[in-house]
Amino acid sequence: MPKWKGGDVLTSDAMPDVVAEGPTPTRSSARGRPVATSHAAIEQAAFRLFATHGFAGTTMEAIAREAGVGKRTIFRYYQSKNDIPWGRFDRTLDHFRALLAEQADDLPVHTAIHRGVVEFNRFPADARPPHRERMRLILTTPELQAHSVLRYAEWRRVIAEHVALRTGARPDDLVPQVAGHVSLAISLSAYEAWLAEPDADAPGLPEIIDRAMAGLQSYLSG
Amino acid sequence: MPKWKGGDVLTSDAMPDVVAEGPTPTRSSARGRPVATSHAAIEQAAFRLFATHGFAGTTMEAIAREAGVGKRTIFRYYQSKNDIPWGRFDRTLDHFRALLAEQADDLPVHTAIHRGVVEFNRFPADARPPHRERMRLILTTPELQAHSVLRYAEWRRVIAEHVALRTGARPDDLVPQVAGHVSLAISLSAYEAWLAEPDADAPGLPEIIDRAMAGLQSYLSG
DNA sequence: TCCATTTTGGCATCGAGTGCCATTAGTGTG
DNA sequence: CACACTAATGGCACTCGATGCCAAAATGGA
Repeated sequence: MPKWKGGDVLTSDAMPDVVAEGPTPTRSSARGRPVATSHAAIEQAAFRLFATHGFAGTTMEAIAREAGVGKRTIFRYYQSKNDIPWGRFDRTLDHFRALLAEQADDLPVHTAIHRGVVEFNRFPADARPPHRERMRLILTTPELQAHSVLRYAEWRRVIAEHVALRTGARPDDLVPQVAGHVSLAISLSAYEAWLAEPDADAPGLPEIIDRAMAGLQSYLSG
Repeated sequence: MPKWKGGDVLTSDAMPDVVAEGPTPTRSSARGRPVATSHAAIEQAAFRLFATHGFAGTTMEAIAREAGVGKRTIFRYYQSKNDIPWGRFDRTLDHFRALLAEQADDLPVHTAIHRGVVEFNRFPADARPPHRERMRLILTTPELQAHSVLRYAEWRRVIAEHVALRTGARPDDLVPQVAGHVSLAISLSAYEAWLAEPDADAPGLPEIIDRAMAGLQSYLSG
């Protein structure tokens, strides 16, 4: 689903982030004891271990050891073990909002949403492998599959708000909610099909999302 | 989503169940030590505590004490704490399958599915309050929301298989999967709207599911 | 150098979940 | 009726995720 802004396991920032939300250490000034690690470092350590021992087989203790910090510190960077594979997903919702906003006004709402979703899932070639690996982990590990609902809810909210804005409804009304849920349904179907493909290239995510949407249209037409 | 066959907190069987799956104690003959409790008794005890202390505030120890059995025994009836509010959902999937199968052959697939889903969610008046309470708990408790994905996946599978059968595709193909995901999307939107209503009566679940489907059609039409 | 500031990480604790196994309470048989 | 047979029970120990608490560490600035 997501296009991560930061937290990429391979390329991301090694510096602590300056955000004012969640358990992320906020660095308002340069005073005080300096941070000992970063989201990127923790994710790298974690993915290294996940690859060899699996998600369930990797303890938080082990991740802490691999990252060279205390277990307690890991929990200050990530609320839970399940949050680690998601990286810093929260940041990307702003990006998603922007993508939706920049779609042409004269498009039908569902088309604007669809295009926004497609763009949201367009990645440069070099970002594809780690993205794929991340999503594979999330979508095939039961604990993570379950946990991801909470993330999806935030993502759906972005859509519901956009639809509400464009149709004059409230975000909690039925149609905006349906739009959010159905967009997620399309995306998840597409991701599953994408991951089922043997070659990491084949049709890309954007194409598959288009197909999934076309599939829905044909399904609903009879 | 579900129409539970057994495990109803108010009306269900007080006898151990004869099923051959999961951690449910299988009673093949009448020999051996008799069971000390039942799914129904455990659920009743659990819901009593959930009502006063909330889900997170209720420990498995407490549920065991309330039910008059050992904690270890509770875990033989339910794989996890999260499974308790779901009752014996697995049983209802057979019922759902039957409902889909009995829809007229000449209906368009999406119509047959929709009708099956609607029927699946039609309850006699006296079953409504406990059902509503159960779903309220599941859909408003984060842990349970997350956990429910695993149940939904089984439910979606039933739809995907039916669509595959009727269209000559395989269950894992894109369109059947999309059908499953989208049906779930509709159902969840409907449930949320249903729970948001102050009165337990107002429009019933079947009506709201119809509206959600109509909402999707209008959304996709522009 | 001392202070304010901020992160760190150790420790204790809780609760979910699991493996192990002796105990219990029935049924069927001689 | 006593004795084996059978199957559920429940206690115990243990692992692991998660959280609260707090002293220690490490920096910039006065």
